[in-house]
Parts: sequence; structure tokens; C-alpha cells
Amino acid sequence: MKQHLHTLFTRALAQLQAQRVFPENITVDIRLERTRDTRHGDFACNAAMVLAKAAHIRPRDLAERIIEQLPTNDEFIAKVEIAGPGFINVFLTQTAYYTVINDILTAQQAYGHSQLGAGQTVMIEFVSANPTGPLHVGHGRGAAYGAALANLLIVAGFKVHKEYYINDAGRQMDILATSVWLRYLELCGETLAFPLNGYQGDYVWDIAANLHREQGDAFRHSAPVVFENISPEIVKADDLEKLMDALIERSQQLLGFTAYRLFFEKGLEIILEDIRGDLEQFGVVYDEWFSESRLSTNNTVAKAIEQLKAGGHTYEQNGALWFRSSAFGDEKDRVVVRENGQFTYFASDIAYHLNKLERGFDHIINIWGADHHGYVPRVKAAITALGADANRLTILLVQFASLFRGKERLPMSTRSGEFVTLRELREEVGRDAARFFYIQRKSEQHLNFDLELAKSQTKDNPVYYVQYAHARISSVFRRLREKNQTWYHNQATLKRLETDREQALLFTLSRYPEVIESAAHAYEPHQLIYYLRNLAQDFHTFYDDDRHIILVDDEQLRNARLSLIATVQQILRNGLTIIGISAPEVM
RNA sequence: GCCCUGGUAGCUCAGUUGGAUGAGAGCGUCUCCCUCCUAAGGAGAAGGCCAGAGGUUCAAUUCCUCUCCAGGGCACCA
Repeated sequence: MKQHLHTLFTRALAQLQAQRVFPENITVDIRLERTRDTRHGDFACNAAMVLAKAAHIRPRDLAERIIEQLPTNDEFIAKVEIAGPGFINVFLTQTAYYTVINDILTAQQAYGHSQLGAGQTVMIEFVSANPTGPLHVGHGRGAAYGAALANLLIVAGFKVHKEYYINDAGRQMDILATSVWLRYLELCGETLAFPLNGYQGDYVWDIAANLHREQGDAFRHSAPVVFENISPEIVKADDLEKLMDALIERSQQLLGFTAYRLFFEKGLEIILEDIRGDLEQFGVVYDEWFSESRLSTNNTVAKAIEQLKAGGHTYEQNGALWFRSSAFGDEKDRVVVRENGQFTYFASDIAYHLNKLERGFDHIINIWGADHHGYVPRVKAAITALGADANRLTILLVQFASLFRGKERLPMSTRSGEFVTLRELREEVGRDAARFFYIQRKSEQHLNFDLELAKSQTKDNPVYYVQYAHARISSVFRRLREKNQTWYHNQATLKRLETDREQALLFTLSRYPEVIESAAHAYEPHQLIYYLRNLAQDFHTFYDDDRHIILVDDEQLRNARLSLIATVQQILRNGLTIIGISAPEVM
């Protein structure tokens, strides 16, 4: 509908431009907005006020000229009037609303799809947690948000590629492998001081136990030997990272390449399988799992750094190779090759982004935890230095989620292994509630996730509120069958929908395509959540109004109301599906 | 110190690509509503100097600057 009006206004203004009412070199960007007050009609256009200056005409007079150019016999426009400082208010006809019902019932699950994306490709990378432990509730938010955003973009006409980047090549993975080995040694009967900065979680024991079952004591070394060259002073000096590095080196030395890789791969494999299964059960699936190690295998990192070097964007200092990112807006330069010859994490990140660019996506979206925001300028700098347009990359930051049980805040600390996993969260509150709560808030807002509320089965809980509206409608249709009545849709009957409650529903329904476009454009699935709550509320209000029993004896009225609620149900289902929540028939 | 993100009703949060006499929702509080398709629901009331101060213009909660408050980030870690 909005689209339709937009076309009419564009045409009207083009005609005025042709008549030299205002200069031709002015770009006319028509903005049609929903009015806040129904007395101002359905849509308002402020073009007259915006263009008044350029046209040297008073806003209200210009509005007059614009209206003259609008068709007078459009079946969707009831009237057009000028108001306030020069707003052009458009009032829609009932036919316009009835058409919405027809359209929804015809298009069904495809209703609300838009051409905003025009087939452009988008790669969206999200979660990408290090495979060093199970996903926690913070990752859950990124997962829910990323998946919903991907669905939203698909519906808005983009071709979407969802990707998980597996950080399986860095030092963290070595820490994991070493942690597993140390636990394994303990299972062999060794007594040792497990490093405080190793991975403490129980899952490390599980992996070690798995290996111990398969391999027995084959890789046992005595604890004193393992810690032989590792001076206690290091620990005393509290330099835990140095201790860790020494232990990693020691385990590689004692185990040899093949055996070390066994521990490394086992940990990776088990954890990755856990993550993958966890996400799948959360309803989050990917098109591709992209492994970081693939980059080093293919020398992509080296090539990317070479490319920077060739472009003259690097220099050597203190034995390290630096990327001059400050020349592209970063606050300081960054090391890409360390003194010891190893690439930094940033270096492989540059390579990964180069790889993304080379795959030719029109848009690249990264969803990161807000704590990574400091990386945004350097990654964009790298893209620019590599000769690409940094605007192709959009980095969306998601704030962390704090868990509450009622008033009590639950502690979260990843390193110590003291955290609530996504799996535990799902088991406690269920997938639907988890996804709803995650997406309910704007992503850059801190999220307080109340487990009690998410579990409650009352109207306090917005998940149930929306789902219940859907189930209630199913229930009406079940009742219809029980009474051996049938429903057929006929637009002619819709004029029987004349109460305020019914009109309110028609109005809310008509906004759906606009909400989809707006939410997709702003990358804000929470807009859709708010809309669905709104629609559910309008429905419950309608449903509970005692004058509005749906299955009335009057066949025409009954069919009209059934058409109306069938439409509501379709939109609820479409919206819930985008967010990744089920639409139950019974509750 | 520098850089991000927020600061809207008692609580949790929408809204703002600047708009039209009174700024919205849910929860909580207070009043009501099941002989009726699920009350996992509905109707109504109270509740606000949109953190503060300046500026930009026809118009600012929305844009700019400064201040205050909260959270996060500032590694040859990932």
C-alpha cells in the first residue's frame, strides 16, 4: 500500500518538476510516513515542506499543487488533505484494507516478502565462538540475532549465506590441547598442578577420558618430567601466560607432532560437534563452516600480508612486521607478524576478510560481541588497504546478556568454567522463549535475561502471549469443524467488519510489509517482535470483546471474521518463523 | 587519559533517517470482566522537566558541542 502511494507521489512530483514548478536538479526523495494520529489519516507526506524552499512557494500552496497531480479516482484513496504546516494527509478507503486480507490469504507464507534486496548477496558471519568450550548464553544472543537477521534479509529479497568461522589455528587451541593432555595425565594417575589459565571446564575431563578410553596410558609422561624445565619462579612471578606457553611447548616436545595433533584434533572435534549440535537444536543452521586452518594451509594469510606489503602499507620495527593501519583511520598501527615469526590473530583475520571479499558478496556482515568493537577500525583499515571498499563490510555489535533468576544475577566467568551454557539455558526455558528473549531487545542494548519470566506461563511472558494468539485462532477453526461449519473467503463479506476492534486489526495487518522492510533495512529483528506483540494484543482484544463471538450464526459475518483471523494467524506464523519461534496450534 | 554503547514512567524497554495541542508498551500498583470458540485472556485508572546545559532551524526527546552517570574497549592474547 505504501509502495502504491509512493508511486503516485513520485509521479505527481515528476509532473510538477516537468512544469518547472521547482528546479530539475533537485533530487526528490519522497517520504511517506504512517501518521501517529488517525485524525491525520493513514499516511502523511512532508514533501511540500521539504521542497518549499527550492520551489519558492509556501509549503501549503505547494501541497495544493501536488494534490492536483494525484489521481482522483484511485480505489485505495478515500481523500487527501493538507494539514498543519504543509503535511499532505492521505486517507485510505476500506477497499485498501480489504485488499490486504485478499493479498495475505493469497500469498500466505510468502506475504510480506519484499524486493528491498533485489537479489543482492549477503554473507553473514555470526557466533564463530572459539572451539575451546561449549557455547554460553552470550553466544546464544549472537546466534539468535544472526539467525533472525538472516531470515529477515532473505524475506527482504537478499540472497543470504550464513557462515561460522572456526578459530581452530590459534594459541587458544594449543591451550585447549595442552589442557586436555594434562587432564589425561591425571586420569593416568599423575598428580600435577593444573594451570589456572588452562581450560577448567568439566568438558575437558570428558575429552581426556574419551582419549584415555581409546588410547590407554600410551601417552603418559610423569608429571615431574612434564614440568621439568618449567621453573616455579614463572608461576611465582604470576606470569601465567608464560607458564602456559612453556607447557604448550613441552607437550609438543614430549608428545611429538602426531600425538600432539591427536590431542588437539580430539578436543576440536568433540567441542565442534557439541557446538554444531547445540546450534542445530537451537534452530540455527549454517551454509558453511569455514575453518581458519584452511587459510594457513592455503597460504592465504601469507598472501594477504604480501599484498599489504606490496601496497607499501607495512614496515618493520623491533623485529616485527607492522601494518600501517593508522593511515586508514585506526588509532595506531598493528603488528601482523610477531618477532617470533608467527602471524598474529589480526593477520589471519585480514586473510579471512580478503577471502570473503574475493568470494564476491555484495554485502558482508559480521556479528561480533560488543567487547570486540576495538577491532572494527583495524579490520576496515585492512580492507581499504587491500584496495576494497570498506563499506561492503558492516560490523554489528551485540552486547552481552546477563542472566537473572528473578532478582538474583547469575555469575559469569568463562575462564574459570563457571558459566551457564546455551544448552542449559535451552533445557531450562525452552528454545522458543530463549530466542524470543534474545531478540526482544535491540542488539546494542545490554540484555537482562530473566529465567523466571522466560519460564512463566502467563501473560507476563510475551512469548506465550504471541504464541497463544496463534493457538487461539487454531482453536476457533477446530471449533468450526466440530460444529460442522465451513469457512470460505469472499471479499464481499468483509464490509461486515465494522467495529473498532476489527478496524484496528485491519490496520495493524496492513503495516506488516512496512515492518519487514524497516526491520531488514535497520538490521533490527526486534522491530518485528514489537509488531507481533502488537498484533497479538489487537487480536486478544478483539477476541475477548463479548460482542465479537467469531462463530456467529450470521454466515456472512462469520465468514468475514474467519477471514480476518485466518489472516492474523498467517501473519503471526510468518513473523514467528522469521524470528525462529514455533507457532503452536495448541497450547 | 583516549575511543565505543547506553541514560525515556517505580522496574524492563520501544520510539527518533527532526515534525502536526497531551511522548508509547509490558511488568508492578489500583478498579473491574469467565452461563460464552483455552482467563496462558480482556477493559479501565494512576504514573514522565525523554540525564543536565548550551547551539543549529519554520520545527529538536531525535542532529551538534560540553558536563554528569552506567557498561565495555584500548596487547608482538584470541
